[in-house]
Amino acid sequence: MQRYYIMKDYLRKVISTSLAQFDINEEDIPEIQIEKPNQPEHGDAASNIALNLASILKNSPRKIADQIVESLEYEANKIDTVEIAGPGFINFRYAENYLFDELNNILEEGERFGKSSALDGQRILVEYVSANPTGPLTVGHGRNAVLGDTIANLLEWTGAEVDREYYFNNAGRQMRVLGQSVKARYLQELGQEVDLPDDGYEGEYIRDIAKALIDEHGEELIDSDNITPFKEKAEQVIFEDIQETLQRMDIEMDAFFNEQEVYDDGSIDKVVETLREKDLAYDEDGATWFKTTEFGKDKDTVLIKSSGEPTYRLPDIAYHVNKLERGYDQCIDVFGADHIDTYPDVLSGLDAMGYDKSKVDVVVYQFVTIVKEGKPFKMSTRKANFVTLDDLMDEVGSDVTRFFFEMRDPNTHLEFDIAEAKEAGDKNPVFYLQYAHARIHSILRKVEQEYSFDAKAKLSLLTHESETELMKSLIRFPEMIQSAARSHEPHRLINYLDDLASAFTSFYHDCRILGEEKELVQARSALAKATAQVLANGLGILGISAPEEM
RNA sequence: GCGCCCGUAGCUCAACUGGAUAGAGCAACUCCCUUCUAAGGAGUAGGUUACAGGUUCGAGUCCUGUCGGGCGUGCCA
Repeated sequence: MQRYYIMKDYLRKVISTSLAQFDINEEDIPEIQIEKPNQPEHGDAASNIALNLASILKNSPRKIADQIVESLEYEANKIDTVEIAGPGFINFRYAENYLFDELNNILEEGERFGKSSALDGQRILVEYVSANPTGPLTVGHGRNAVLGDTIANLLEWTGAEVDREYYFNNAGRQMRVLGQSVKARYLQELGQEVDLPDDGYEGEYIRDIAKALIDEHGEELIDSDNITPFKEKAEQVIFEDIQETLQRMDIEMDAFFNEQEVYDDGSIDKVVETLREKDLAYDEDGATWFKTTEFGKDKDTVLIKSSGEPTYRLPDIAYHVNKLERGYDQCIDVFGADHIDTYPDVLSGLDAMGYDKSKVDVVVYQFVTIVKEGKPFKMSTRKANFVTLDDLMDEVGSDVTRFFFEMRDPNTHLEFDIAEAKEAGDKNPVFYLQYAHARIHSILRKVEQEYSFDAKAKLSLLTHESETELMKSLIRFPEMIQSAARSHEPHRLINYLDDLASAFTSFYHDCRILGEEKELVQARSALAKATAQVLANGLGILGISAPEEM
């Protein structure tokens, strides 16, 4: 018999069975939604199915609810009561035994608790960071990196096989300007009076790269017209720097994909060829255009400039073809709002070439504003007045950095207040979670010193309201992971963990552990231990440490 | 001009993707440390969910329009 670790799934199944009594086509049956009601008097879970069926069955919601409930077959050790309330909601209350069973389950599953098989067999590619090696990662890249990494973690926890990929471009204009900037600094360091190129990179790191070149080559590059050595050195140094920064946040990519590959293997040419065959590409003014107007855009788009150089859209399309050809069931791209206009072209390109564009999913995140001393801080990589990710982590550490990037809906602007993030106390929500975890371990250490247990904990002693609430919060963990994974919204997990920590804190204040009857100590210790486990698992997904002492 | 995103408490944000009485954290005010970590807790106050219509049993959430903010609208990436 299958176990239903997620109560929602169980209730959905139970209701679905009962719906067989109605004479409706399968495809007309609305999705069975199970929710956690806001009001505690509405029970632990509720379904609006009767309301949604009302118009289809042409009957009153309450009557439909009556019929559903009457024929509802459920296990008494899972569900205690079923009630119809309000306009026709069906409200369920969990049985105590169910909570105890689940608590045991959490302790048995341990660090695996929360994993599910919802996406079993799915191969998913998450592409993120994808910053070109022109400078240190900025806070904007930070949001990208953390979102991508956390979404990848969430997908893994729901059973998917995930690859993490970093796409970059080390050719083209940007890199040329970078090389020229390094060369200018190199010459300056050697005493020549030269200016940075227009639009050159002004950051201090350019000078460092120039100095490294002097250490290695002395003056031997001084007369060279070739900027390649400057470009290559810059790329190498900057990439090392980027990797170090990512490692600080515990981010490790599975692969780095060089845009050059889709030039070298001819896939770019193939894209253009195919589009031409389908009459979706044409030549004009010496350039090659993609008929994006066919896909609802105002203008057609240049694929190959009159200089013969492709625009970024073309390799982007080829790269996505490449991903799909590798057999991924889903490709997730994480990128900032400034790229919002480019991905419809990529999707159109895929579509035109006969690929299933619904396999590509884009997580767009809005910009990050750094607030320093109460004032917003405007940034630009080229002008070098940015706050780098490293700067940020030097100030607040990796845990806080990750947390702040994860705590908000990706689709809203994020205000990162350095002062607030640095505050080690009240204002800083990440400490609230870590503190709850540390506090539990502190108690458990004392319990271990003072008691020895041989029997299984008698969980039925957990009857206090705070204990019940804590258990109910704990068992929601797996479904919260699924919800965060499905929506690609890590902040949902944060909101949940915050609720959980707050439920624990109530328990902590209402129910002492140390000094109570031995059996009660044991039962409450089990509950505390399960809470620490869920907090640790959740923080682990977020890439945030769960210290046992603070 | 056009396209995308956003507008919720004084501030920063939630609200399980259309559900029942919109919730937290800061900030403010009143309390609580001989008690397992007070980096905490209990409470008070704070709202016409920008505005105006519409869709339906039901709207912060969906559609239309208006206003305000961000981003884009390159033969830049």
